[in-house]
Amino acid sequence: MARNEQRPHGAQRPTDRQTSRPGTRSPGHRGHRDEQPSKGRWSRDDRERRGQSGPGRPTDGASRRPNWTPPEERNRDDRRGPAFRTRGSAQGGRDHQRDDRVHRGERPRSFDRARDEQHGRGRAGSDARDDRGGDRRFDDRRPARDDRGGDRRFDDRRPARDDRTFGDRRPARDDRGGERRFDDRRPARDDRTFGDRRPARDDRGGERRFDDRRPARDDRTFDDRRPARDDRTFGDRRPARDDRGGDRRFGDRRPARDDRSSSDRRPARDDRGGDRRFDERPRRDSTYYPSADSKPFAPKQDVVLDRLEATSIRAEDVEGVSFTDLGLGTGIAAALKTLGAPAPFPIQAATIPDVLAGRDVLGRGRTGSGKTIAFGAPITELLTRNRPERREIGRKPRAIILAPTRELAQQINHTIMTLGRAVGVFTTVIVGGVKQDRQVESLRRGVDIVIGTPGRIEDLIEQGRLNLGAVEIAVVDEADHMCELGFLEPVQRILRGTRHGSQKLLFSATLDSEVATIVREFLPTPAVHEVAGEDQATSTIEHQVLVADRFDKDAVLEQIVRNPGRIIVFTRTRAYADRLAEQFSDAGIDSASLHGDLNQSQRNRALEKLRRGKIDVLVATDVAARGIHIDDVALVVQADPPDEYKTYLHRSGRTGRAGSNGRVVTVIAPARRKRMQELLQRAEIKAPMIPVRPMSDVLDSLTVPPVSAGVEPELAVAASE
DNA sequence: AAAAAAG
Repeated sequence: MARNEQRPHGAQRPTDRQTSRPGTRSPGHRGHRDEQPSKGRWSRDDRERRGQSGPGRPTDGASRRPNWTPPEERNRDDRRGPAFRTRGSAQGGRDHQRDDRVHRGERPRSFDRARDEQHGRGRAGSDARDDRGGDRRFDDRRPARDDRGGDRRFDDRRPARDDRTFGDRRPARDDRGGERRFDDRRPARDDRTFGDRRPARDDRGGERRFDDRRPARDDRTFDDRRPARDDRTFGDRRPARDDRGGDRRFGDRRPARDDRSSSDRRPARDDRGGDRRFDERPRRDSTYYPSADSKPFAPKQDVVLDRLEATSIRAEDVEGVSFTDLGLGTGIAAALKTLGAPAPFPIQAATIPDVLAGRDVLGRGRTGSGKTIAFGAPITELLTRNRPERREIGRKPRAIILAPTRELAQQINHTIMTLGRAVGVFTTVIVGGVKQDRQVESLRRGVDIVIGTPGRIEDLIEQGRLNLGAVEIAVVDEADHMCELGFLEPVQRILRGTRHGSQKLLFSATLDSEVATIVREFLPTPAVHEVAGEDQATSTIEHQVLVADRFDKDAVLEQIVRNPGRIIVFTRTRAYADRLAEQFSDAGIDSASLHGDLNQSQRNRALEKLRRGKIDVLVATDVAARGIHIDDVALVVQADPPDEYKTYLHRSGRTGRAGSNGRVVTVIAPARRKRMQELLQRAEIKAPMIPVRPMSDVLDSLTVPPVSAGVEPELAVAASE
């Protein structure tokens, strides 16, 4: 009954085995993956199926492990029975250990150890904890936070935005627009505005082919987009568009904002509690923000920025294309296969050739669509070219990848390390929260790719232990987020430290003009790619909004997490995450919390427990909202609604990955309905609002229910609606 | 009011 056997999320198992046995090429090791071809999700069947059912594949590297099972197969064969028994006092889930269980249990440990050794990552043990736990909490954290809170948060934000809005915009437009963007856009837009748009959208995934295609494709980015936006913003948009006209790309922010201000901002603000902080902000010396009083600080209005125009690729365009066709070497192609990615996903097929060609690239592909490999594979390939015959000790890294959280950096490393190992390209993780010793040591030995978070990277640079002068390729993952306040400046400094003219790649599921500042400075003439047809119609995620009285909320949430299957609950605050996790545990539901108040080993442990099936419920803050891949998350619960539509999309994206089915429920108070509606519109998601109370039946069937033989899970899901 | 990211 082991639910685990049904969920091959033992992502690391293979790796573990390999690392513990040198000579992975020999039988029994990774090199022999062929023995488990069924694990790859790209069997012929899958491919055919995929052809018609939209995005049917895992995207992030982590999900493509050798023993990854196609979602379709899981659904068909596994998603019934014990794994889905209702969770409760029985604590399902950790009782049974199958054969593979054993491996699984061991796996993590050796995996970690191997990784630590190779990458200098702090051992998850007590050391790490000691450092951080102690100091940080007290000395560092508080102060740090206070500072930030005070100066940074306030001062920076406003100004930051203003700058952008102002100084940047204009110039930005002129510069950039100038060449490429501009030209393309104009024409594109005009045409599109009408005729193309509609059609483009409708068929987006579908038939789109006919005559429009050519034209459509080039401009499509736009076409699709525009319409989409209109719907979302409704009132505001139209006007906005007209004004903005042609050049909008980046520059449009102003107009956009203005328009929006009225409808979007207001509401947002009011709810938010508006002035709270306002009075506390003495630090702000100034009156720099005149309007501040009316709107103390809307940290971030949920503004919908323009999506960058891009060239769209369609799933059909990728049929029959192999990684080697795209320009990757056979070594990397083979490694990709072991990762469960025998053939490229659309976003990969779109960006890999351009990355290999040395172009700057902006890539947008929805959550779980394969972005990590989209940049990881080609940069690994590039590093095998023009390299010294010998790997020198202490050589400087030639590529760097920035991520917003430590966990994401580690996950990206896991994928790229696997690819790199196949061709002698070495990686290391440089993140905070752990001792720097091992990291420094690995740098001293010499690595080719550094993957990390901005803070520690800058720290080591300042210490003279990391030199980015030889970096030829820099990647910013979750780029739009990395361009937000607090991240932008460090990112800029780091990018400026790379070799002059280095290639830059920006990726995100929600890539929009928020990255304009970076693009202007670092990506003079980027190729912009996205995947066509990524709308709700082709999504495998179902959304619902549950409206509950605030006093019923905790009971409702508890009932929700009793549903079988793996569940991630998002909260707005760290304290609430802890409180809920505790409540669930007290109620007999094994769970853990994950947020920034925990030390790194606690964070790693919480994630690992979920990955290994030790727990089925993880209560996290937005630290886990972006990029983190966990196999088979049956349900994402938003205990607090997000403030931004992008956050909604990223949190939701923890489920339904690589074409698997997923569900998302957002619990809101009645007073929040309107705001929620608006947010959903911006996210272009339609979700029913369902009033609920404790004991409501609907709360008991939120994850895929046990399927009786012969009944397809999809049908069961539909029926349960 | 909050979250993340260095010590």
